[in-house]
Amino acid sequence: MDALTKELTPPQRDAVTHIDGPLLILAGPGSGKTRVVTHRVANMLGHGVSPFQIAALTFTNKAADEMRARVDKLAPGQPVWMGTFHRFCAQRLRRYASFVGLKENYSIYDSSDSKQAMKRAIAAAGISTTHCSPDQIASSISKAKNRLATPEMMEGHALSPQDAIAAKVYPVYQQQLLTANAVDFDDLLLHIARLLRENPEVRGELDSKYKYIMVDEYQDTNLAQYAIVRALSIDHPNLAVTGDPDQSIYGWRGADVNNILDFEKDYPNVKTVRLEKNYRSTPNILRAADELIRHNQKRKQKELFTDIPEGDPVVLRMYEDGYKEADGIVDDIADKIAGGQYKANDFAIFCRMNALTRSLEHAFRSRALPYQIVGGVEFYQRREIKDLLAYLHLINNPNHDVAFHRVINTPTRGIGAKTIERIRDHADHHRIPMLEAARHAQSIDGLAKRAKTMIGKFITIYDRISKRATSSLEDLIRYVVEETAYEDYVEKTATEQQDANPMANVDEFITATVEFDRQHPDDGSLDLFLEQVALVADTDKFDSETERVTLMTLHAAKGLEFPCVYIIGVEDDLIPHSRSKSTESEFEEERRLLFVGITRAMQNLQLSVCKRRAVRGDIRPVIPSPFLNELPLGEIKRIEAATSYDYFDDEFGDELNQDSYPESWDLPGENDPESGSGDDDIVLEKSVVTSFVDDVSQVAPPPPKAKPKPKPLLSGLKTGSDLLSGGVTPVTAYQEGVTVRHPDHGEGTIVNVTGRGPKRTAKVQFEDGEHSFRLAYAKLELVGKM
DNA sequence: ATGGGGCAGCTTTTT
DNA sequence: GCTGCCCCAT
Repeated sequence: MDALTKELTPPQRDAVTHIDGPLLILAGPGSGKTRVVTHRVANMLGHGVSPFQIAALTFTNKAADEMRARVDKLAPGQPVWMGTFHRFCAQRLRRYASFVGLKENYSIYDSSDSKQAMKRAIAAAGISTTHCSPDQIASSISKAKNRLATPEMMEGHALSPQDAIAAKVYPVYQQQLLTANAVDFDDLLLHIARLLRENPEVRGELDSKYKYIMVDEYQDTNLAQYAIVRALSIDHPNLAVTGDPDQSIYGWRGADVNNILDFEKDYPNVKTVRLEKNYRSTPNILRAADELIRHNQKRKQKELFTDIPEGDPVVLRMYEDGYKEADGIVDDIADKIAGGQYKANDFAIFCRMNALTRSLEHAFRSRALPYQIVGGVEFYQRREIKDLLAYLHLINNPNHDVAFHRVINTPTRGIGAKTIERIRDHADHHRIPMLEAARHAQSIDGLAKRAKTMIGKFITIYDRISKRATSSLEDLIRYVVEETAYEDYVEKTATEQQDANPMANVDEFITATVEFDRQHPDDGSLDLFLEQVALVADTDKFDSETERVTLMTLHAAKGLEFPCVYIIGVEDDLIPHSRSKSTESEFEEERRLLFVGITRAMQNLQLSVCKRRAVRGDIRPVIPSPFLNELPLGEIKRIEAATSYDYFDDEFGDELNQDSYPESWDLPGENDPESGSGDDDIVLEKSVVTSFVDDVSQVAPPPPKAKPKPKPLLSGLKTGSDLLSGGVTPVTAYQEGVTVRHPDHGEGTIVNVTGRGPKRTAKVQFEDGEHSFRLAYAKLELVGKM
């Protein structure tokens, strides 16, 4: 084993040679964590641990694949279990399905499936979505599941209004999943966690089957994952976890950093190893990361250091707008590649939101530079693929209601919304799957004769296809396409603009099934294929080999490294995201997110800010991220955008120049009474902003004295009241609960108000029902508050 | 019942 | 700027 450990540093060796008992590896970025983990597996195998007793759990398939590849180099062909938490649970659940009321051929609903199911459950529960969107309800339920809360548990508690509504939907949703013999992503964890808790025999069985458990990115575990790992490490507490509290970026979906912070309390006699030395980044980059992360209050102090010689300074660059930013970066990359020092796959561009990749994509295309977007529109989400997959799902699991719903009238066969609704009601009433209900179509009241015939036809087709369930996937899918005349349908209904050739997608899908058949000559069940498809994420498609530039979100970047990194949109409301800065802990998570991004860079790092950015359509001025002030600005190379009056005038016109000149270059708090309300902890300090302002003010008109109007669109807006009375009623007077009068409908109460600008719309409850009005045009007179 | 057009809402991040 | 929904005309 000397060969295995001799090239390791002392702390790395400590971790690698530790076999029995709990082990905590606190690994800073670039500290050789994967190397340690993989060597450790090899070392265990070398010391006689059976590969079947080891399970290594990750969060992404990408991480699991990487680990497998590297273990395989050290110890070829060993059947150590490596995969994601979700896959681990999915496989256990196949075996123990009956324990939680499922059958072994259960289906995994992907997020769009769950969304459909959620809507149906909301309707069935008789809940109005006026005050709470399906997405909000879904998120409440998801969080409850991550906390291992059952419907009953959720019911009894004091809850926020949103949670209270969700608590009513939760049991209905869950019942419908059970009827459909299906689970959502959260259920995979929840079912296993509960199974382990409620069934000591199963727990003991699995605990001794997997005597050695390893968890990667332990700082991202949620309560369900914690409980699972814990339950599997009671009789054999050989649990090794690795992680970095500073890289905890999944709090928003229930991850709890305390799991790693309290690990030493949870597991007595734990061996703790700290890997702090960085083998990845230049000192410049590391200092930037370090100074930034030091600003987090809730944090364990940690040193980041390296032997790597001093490199190029970190660059902080300002661009006019998102397009200039994209062009500038792509040009920069093209230059560096032309210089011969770098290849395209040495570069990565990170952003906070997927939406920001759009302008970049454009720039890459126009320059014919190869790129890949990790996590864009997913192949398996395309319509054709979802349709065919739905057939496969329904064949594999006839109870799969979401698939039934998708397939029953695809291709169109004269079964409309009303018919489907009747089938659904019948199914709900008898608590049976929809396909079964459809088989009883004859006895469903109110179904038109025609509808009954059409349903019968569908059932015939379905049964015929089903008979092929056990042939190869390729056969099956080709048979489905043929029997349903899917090609005719898809050609006929193709929307010209986006998909020129939808059948190409179908062909690609068939190719994927051929590959699956080839890889699974014996065990290639439909089940396995569908599970595989359900559990691959967009981010798994990252490919570091081919020469292209990588575009991805900061979240997706974790665990990777690139010689040259660009982080775009380091702006307020982006990092930190506008929806993640209301609490201190959200804010600190955003800081960690930027920390993760920075620490991906090996040699070159550029952060960029725009003066203005197009946010869903309209152009808005930008405030630089407060995090920029937390960087070692003295040693950072700042490049400002060159600006001219002409440019500004062209873009904004006079009104905007005076009225809403980018408030970004104002110091928040100075002449901006509303800023800081509610988030006092977030104060943008002067340094960065002033330096930018100084520069900008040489070329652009000075900032206005008055507070700029945040939404110029509203200023010229006539309200309904204006039209009637000539008085000036601000649109803001129209609020939920306000009573209004309409010439046709009489008096009514505003139920809710949505939208902005000219789209701003009020929904009003009158005696004769609900009506919606655009506030800009409606003849609504204010009567008063209720 | 179908398909198109228009409209509302929204977009953080992922298994 | 895109998607999913609703309503309308066929």
